[in-house]
Amino acid sequence: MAQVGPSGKREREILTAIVETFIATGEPVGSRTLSRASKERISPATIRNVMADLADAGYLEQPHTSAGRVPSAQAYRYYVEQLTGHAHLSQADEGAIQQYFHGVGDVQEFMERTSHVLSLLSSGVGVAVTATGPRNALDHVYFSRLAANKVLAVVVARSGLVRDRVLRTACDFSQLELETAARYINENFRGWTIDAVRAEIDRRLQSERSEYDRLMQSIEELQRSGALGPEPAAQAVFVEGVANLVAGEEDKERLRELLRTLEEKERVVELLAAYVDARQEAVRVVIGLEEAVPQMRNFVLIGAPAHVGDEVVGSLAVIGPTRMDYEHSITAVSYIAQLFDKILNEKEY
Amino acid sequence: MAQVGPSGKREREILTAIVETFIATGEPVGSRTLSRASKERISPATIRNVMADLADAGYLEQPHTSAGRVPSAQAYRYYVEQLTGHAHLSQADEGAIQQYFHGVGDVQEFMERTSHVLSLLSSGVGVAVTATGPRNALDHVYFSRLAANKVLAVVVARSGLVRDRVLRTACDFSQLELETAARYINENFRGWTIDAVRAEIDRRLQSERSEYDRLMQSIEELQRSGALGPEPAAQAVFVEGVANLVAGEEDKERLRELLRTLEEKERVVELLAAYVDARQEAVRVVIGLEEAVPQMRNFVLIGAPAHVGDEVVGSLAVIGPTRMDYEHSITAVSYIAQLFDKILNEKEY
DNA sequence: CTTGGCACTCCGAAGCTGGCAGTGCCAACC
DNA sequence: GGTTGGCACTGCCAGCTTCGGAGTGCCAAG
Repeated sequence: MAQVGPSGKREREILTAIVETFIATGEPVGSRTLSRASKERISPATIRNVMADLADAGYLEQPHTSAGRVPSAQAYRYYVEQLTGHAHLSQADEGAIQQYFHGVGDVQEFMERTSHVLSLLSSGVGVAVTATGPRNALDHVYFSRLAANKVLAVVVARSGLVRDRVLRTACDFSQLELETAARYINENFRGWTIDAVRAEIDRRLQSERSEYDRLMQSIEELQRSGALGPEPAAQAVFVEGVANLVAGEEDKERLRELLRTLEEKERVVELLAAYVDARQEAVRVVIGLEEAVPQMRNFVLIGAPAHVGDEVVGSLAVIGPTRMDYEHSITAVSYIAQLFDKILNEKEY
Repeated sequence: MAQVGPSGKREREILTAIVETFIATGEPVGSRTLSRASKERISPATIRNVMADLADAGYLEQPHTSAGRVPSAQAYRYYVEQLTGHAHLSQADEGAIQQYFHGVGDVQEFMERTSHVLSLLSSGVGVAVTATGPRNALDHVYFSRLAANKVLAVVVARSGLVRDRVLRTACDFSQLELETAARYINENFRGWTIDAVRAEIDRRLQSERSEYDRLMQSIEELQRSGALGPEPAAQAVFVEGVANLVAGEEDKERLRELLRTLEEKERVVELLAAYVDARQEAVRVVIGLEEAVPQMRNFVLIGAPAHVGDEVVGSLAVIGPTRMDYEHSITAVSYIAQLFDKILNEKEY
């Protein structure tokens, strides 16, 4: 288990207060400020003693002698852990969000709005990505000939994710061949995961060569052209709210690096993949992203997977400065993650 | 015709020189600097006289007395007009671009890469949007039942544009009904513009009520749910390179507004719609975007429509600060606009 | 028309200063 | 021992002043 924070009760209270006022004001917090803010009158001197202990324990840092104290990453971790977790969004927020997602049936569209809403509710960027395909269950595919050696492939997953792409194929399929191939896949593999489909196609190609010959070969060719393969880089990635970052960053060069990184979709996908655990539902808070992405020193990720039924359709997150309203952002991420299932899961086949 | 610039030859030379050095250095340019830079030795005093005239004519502005001169919007307009237009990208650039688009057959993907490449080649953001549907010719549609009252509609345009969306329909169509409807549309309307299809459906619904009854009604319902309708807001919009703007903007609030605006896709679509003329091929340079979008004072749009065959598939643009390498950006936009047709137009039905 | 000269303007960088917020330590108090 | 007031010390920052440089406008001479 992660650390539990400082031992004494007063130490914990003061640490929490420091984190909160620093988040609110953005300036190093001094003993006097704290003393005045606290209900029970504690003198600045006492607080100074406690602060010295906290600094020794690694919870506080001072920009220089004779400035206030600033919470360290460790302090933020303690602070987040210590949050009740029972907070709820305000009625107004919940209503607004519900409103915003009203009538959306499309997973992609849902993702897009998710990133937007998150950027509005937090002081960071809202991020949403669709799940990497292979583990998703297939609903059906559709192929159609566009031109010579050009095929439109539409893959529909059980979860409702739709992905269309234009393939360039080595051989020039007729519309009829394509329909046959699609029918074969749909009749044989509905409900399989895409990975399994691929593997099975390979297997059948090996063993039943004689019988299916022509058909299987076209299917294999289609697959090789990428019919089933939204490879990682091709996932849909939605990032919104970069404007929020401008306020919090005074260093221009850093801001630029930051924006550049957020535009590289692969990086964003990686980040979410590394930190958001698809198998469990919980909201994950990661403080200190500099290990994964050096440009993101002093940044925080609050992420959760998005489920529809048992299928993982993607993940969503807020990425923002350490100085943000954690409680609000966490509840927002959590609430929207649950909305995915609530709104999109209407499978009544 | 637009203005032709100052009358005298020397005036024009000096104006051009001022614009160029200002673009290069970013600082108000003074008479001495110019004098030293010019090949024919002209004394600073002479230049000062000319500059005074140019200032009177509205080509130059001075931030304050005793600073150098800064080109006005009018000066930039003259400068752009005056560019030969015969410039070409370097071999290296052309090669790199070709490389970058290699193997792309998908219009959307092409658009996405376009925005990326433009952001790399210019000091502004690269923008690409797919064309508003109605005027595009239909290739075919595909409908498929996802769940109760939920239909997947895929619309493929002649140009290669593919658009999929999930519809929520009032009545619960069976797969068979959907296939029938799709077949009807494909057999009757292939090659029509989407607008025309809509109108014709309405007409037939009125007149041939007796015969087609059930079928036409389902088609009408599908259409009402948005089957054919990528309405303006739903266009695909790609904006990349916002990081480029950080360097050029020192005012934080303005930068923030700017980023916010660029994230509102409708605004971007509007902007391109207002300034890029789909009917002609030319690259359009608009200096001074503040009329359309107040936040974009001192910004410039360099845009062109993207054609595939006779179809307009969208438009692309660079949006950046007035202080940018016009020649390079213009040739880049122009070159990529032509690539659309070259790479995507392989219609051999 | 061009040029050198000259007085004038204004910005911005550099250096200085005082005040303020905050710390650490100590001695006293409960 | 925990708590408190006092006090000396530190370092930053904001405001002021100063000064030099870059640039202009105008004028008179070539």
